[in-house]
Amino acid sequence: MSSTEKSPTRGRKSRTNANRPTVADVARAAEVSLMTVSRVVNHGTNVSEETRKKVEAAIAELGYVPNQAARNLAGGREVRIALLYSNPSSAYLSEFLMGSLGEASVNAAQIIVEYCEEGVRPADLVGKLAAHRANAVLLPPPLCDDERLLKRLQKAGLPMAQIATGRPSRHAYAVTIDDAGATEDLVRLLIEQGHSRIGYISGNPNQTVSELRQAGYEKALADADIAPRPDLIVSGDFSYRSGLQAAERLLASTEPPTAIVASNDDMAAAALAVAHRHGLDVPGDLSVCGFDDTAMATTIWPELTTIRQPISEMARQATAMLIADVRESPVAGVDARHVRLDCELVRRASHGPPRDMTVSPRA
Amino acid sequence: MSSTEKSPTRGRKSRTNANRPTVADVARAAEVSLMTVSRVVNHGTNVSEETRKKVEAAIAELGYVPNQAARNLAGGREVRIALLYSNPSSAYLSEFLMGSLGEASVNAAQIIVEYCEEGVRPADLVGKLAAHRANAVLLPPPLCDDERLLKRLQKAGLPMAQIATGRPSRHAYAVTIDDAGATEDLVRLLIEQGHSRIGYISGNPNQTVSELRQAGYEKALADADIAPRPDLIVSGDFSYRSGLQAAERLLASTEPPTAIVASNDDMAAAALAVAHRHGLDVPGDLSVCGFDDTAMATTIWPELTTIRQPISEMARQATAMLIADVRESPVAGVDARHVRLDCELVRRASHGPPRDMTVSPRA
DNA sequence: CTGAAAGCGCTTACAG
DNA sequence: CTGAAAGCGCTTACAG
Repeated sequence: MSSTEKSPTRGRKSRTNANRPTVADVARAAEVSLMTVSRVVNHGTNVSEETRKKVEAAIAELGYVPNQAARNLAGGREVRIALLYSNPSSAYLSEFLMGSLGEASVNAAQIIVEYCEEGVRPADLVGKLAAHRANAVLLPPPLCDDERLLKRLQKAGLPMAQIATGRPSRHAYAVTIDDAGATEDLVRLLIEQGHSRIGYISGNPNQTVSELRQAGYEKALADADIAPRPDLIVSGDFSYRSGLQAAERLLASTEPPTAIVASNDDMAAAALAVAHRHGLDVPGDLSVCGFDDTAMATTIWPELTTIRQPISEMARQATAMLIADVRESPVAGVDARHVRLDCELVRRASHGPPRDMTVSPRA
Repeated sequence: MSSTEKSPTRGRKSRTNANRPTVADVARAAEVSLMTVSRVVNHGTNVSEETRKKVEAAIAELGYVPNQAARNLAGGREVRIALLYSNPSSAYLSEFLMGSLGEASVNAAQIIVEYCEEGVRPADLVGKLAAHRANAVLLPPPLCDDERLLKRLQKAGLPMAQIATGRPSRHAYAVTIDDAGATEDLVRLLIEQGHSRIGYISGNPNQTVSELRQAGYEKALADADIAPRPDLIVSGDFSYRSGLQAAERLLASTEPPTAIVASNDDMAAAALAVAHRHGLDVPGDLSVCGFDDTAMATTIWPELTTIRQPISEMARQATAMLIADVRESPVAGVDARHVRLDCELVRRASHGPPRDMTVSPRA
């Protein structure tokens, strides 16, 4: 079960890096100095339009890609991004990591993954960040909404990025989606299918998106002239367990809902479990919808109708923004500090018209 | 919602890298040349014992850590590890990524995350790997057990590492746990609590650990002189959905089990859902146990008694092995190609003595 | 607006 | 067993 033999075959490269083109190659092709190539690749300042064109053409032709290791060495601009997280929903986290770490890897930036207790003292945290020599901070939810933390980080002079916040800070980068609009679309779909008693399970109030999603739900009802029923809105905290309790309350109502919209997939999965426990058929007796489209949405049965949030892409863009900030090199085509990405309504098997409706009244 | 202002404050480093010690500092302190320091840090060959001691002391005193970017540049030994995955259980994947990417980041190695269809043609895959200039391959389950793939990769001369395989290849690195022993422990716990009708949901036969875990189950029964009942062993494929069907069959038995051991957490969660649908109390009427201790184990209710598999650490070690192989620098303290890590039985709330037992017969 | 020089921290041949 | 030199690919002052 153990030996010390080496790999059978191995293809070693020569000392020079394969034959990837270098600045020198580009400089030769464009008939300029190394310096000028470097300027075009970086700030792009103090270069005549004509020269820039020549250099860019050479770069494109040779397929030149800067060697990040060399840049780091020469420039001393090491990027060390702390990824702070708490309450890791693993499905969320894995998508997040794929995006963030992928981008970091390509740019030879380091990501330092740091677990951050709910009640961490910001001072302690800043100390830790210093120990890791972090020079930027990535804040996924719910930390993206922690005002105290944001303030403290800002005071420490660290560039930071909020992902999926409902309240972007003026002092931070932010990548968001339209949480209200997406929820509104989802609820409207249900209404169009004939539902009018639509229950809602809200999210953790410590995340600003919770408010936005609920506002979307309320707006869709209002637009359809459906009077809101307070007993159909119950609070959850994004956890499966809270979804269990919330769904029980909803179904215990004297006039129970024909559809439940949960503000994330975990709680929707819980609602599904409760429905089954009550002997209800989904979607025949009850429609159930979620939000996020994490892996859980297709793990359970029936598969969840939900909103696809591009978590990985959000993380990727936030990471790119921080890298650009630390390196002081603008990201091509992006000069906004706050970016909003599109999301999509994914129709799967957990929704349908209510039983007492044969035909949808409008569709 | 968009502006171009820059971060308010920012702490830039001077051109030289903070004041991290360099080889030159170590050389000065140890009164040797740079060359000698480099030799000690790397192969450690051709250095007198006395000199080595001096250098090592200097390294320890200064807290010297090699600058990977510089090493890569000078040595041209870029490590590019392809992480091939299929059927991503996101809970598994996120833990895996944390371990693997963390290790890669520290060592300035690149991880290229590549989704790999079940029926991918190995030739196509090898082509893709070449395009990415990958020089090592990480194989989490189920790909770690794909013989064709392993053969093809070996022929391509790429060092590879299997994670959580039941059948380590002589041509690969491997990091495993004792799947059979762990399952045996779990089943023995149930037997000690008084269970004798213990159902089992097996895993996907395309993973070699499925066999091992089932063997552990059978061994525990045999050791306790409990005759195996074929109707209590049903096959699953590690998916939630397969767990749903398997649990239904188990509970439909004329003499249903008082406990169900599922060979992973997803299927255990499904068994729990089915139990609830049947109006059974867990663990009062039925004990349910899983395997892996992914996030799902504590997401659901009651929390799952399961085996904690150190996925992140397994991924970390496998990654370290590949990096060492590509750099031809042995990992300190590890010269085995196959490593087996410990795992742990985590007792939570989903198991207990069967209802007809007041006191455990042996505990 | 453009470039020649020095240097980032390390390793690889090459000598002794 | 040990070391002086050259160079990896890039950027930063410094001159023009």
